[in-house]
Amino acid sequence: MDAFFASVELLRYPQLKGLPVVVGGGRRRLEELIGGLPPDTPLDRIPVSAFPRLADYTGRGVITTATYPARQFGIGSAMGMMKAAKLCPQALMLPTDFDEYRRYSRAFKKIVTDIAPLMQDRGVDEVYIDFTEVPGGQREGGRVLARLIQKSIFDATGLTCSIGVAPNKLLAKMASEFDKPNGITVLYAHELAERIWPLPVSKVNGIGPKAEAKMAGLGLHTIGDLAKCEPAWLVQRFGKAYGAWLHEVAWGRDDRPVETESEPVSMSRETTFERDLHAVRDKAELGAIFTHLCEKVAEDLQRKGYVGRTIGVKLRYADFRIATRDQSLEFYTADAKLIRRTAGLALKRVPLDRPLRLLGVRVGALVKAGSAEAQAPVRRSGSRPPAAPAGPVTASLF
DNA sequence: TCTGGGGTCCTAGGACCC
DNA sequence: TCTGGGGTCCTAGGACCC
Repeated sequence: MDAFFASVELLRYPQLKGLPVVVGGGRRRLEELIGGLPPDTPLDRIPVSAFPRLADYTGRGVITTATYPARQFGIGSAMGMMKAAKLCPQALMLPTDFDEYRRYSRAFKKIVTDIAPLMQDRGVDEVYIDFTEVPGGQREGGRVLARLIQKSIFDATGLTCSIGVAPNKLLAKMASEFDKPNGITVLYAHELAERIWPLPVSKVNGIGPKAEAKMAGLGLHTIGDLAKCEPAWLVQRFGKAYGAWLHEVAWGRDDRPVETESEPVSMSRETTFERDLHAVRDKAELGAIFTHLCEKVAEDLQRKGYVGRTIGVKLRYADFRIATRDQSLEFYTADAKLIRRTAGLALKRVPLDRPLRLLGVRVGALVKAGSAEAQAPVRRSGSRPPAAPAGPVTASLF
């Protein structure tokens, strides 16, 4: 989906069309940010001048989506709001409304599966679709079906998407970015050298900033550079699995099926504080946040019908380093109090003598609530977690 | 006043078991 | 002075993705 969050917002606020708009930032609702309007002003009649602007922003948020006009200024997703404000202070700013995006996400996915039932979820705004067995799915290399899906989504929601059709998921994902927004690209296997090899390695789904930097150090910049490398040479430098995978990817090979079902592995809640907190000085505030995170994750588990037996905490220090601690139970749970108590034990094992910026709680090793596994106690033969170290800083805190 | 939140998967070492 | 081999589980960190 093209600029998904922002596009959904523009459906509500069409008066913002064509303007630089960013979605992201704070916890506050838009109504709190817009002042001085009659209470029942229709959303599409709120004057543009009433919307908050990036220039007014103070906080630690990041951009989740920017409209194409905002991108002209160099703003992109994951960029800090304060940095974006310097690039385009006049950009209008809307808080993230996940519930609304989820509604549209469900709507567009329903349209897709009504047309092509083999669909894999790739998050709120992206899917893989298997055209193979869909009647007409091969016409014009898939372009006809892609057009039907694109038009059906637009007619029902007013949202645009970009579609890549290719022999496998790896290539389809890359092809989908060739023509944005609202484009369709059909990519054939024989076009690999011509259309894929010139691309930078970072365009491959699975090559991130670290791998890209390492490759740059080896003089590898494009996917074609990668394709020229001997598999053994790649394995030597990038490890057995990753090196072999890099070679496959560079040659456009990918045999992963479109997976229509998947079970969650973990559920978590985390929050970045408005200011850094200290475990001693801000103990009460931290404790309240900690308990709240445990309650939220327990709610999530219960609502979705899962129980888990590995409880984890995550800290981000002011210097952005991350520490995690896990603590496994001998039975499954979705109980807030038990999660809180167990997470508290995990928290005692992590250094708390430095300012904190984020706290998170995770429950992993999930199974369906009420399933056979969920009932039986788990026999553990692995290592026991180490006892909490006694110390003046850590021992007295939670 | 740089840098969110929710995920998955991989690696590597140590504990533990047979 | 010398101490296996194979397998699983657990934990911590990190890369990557949407």
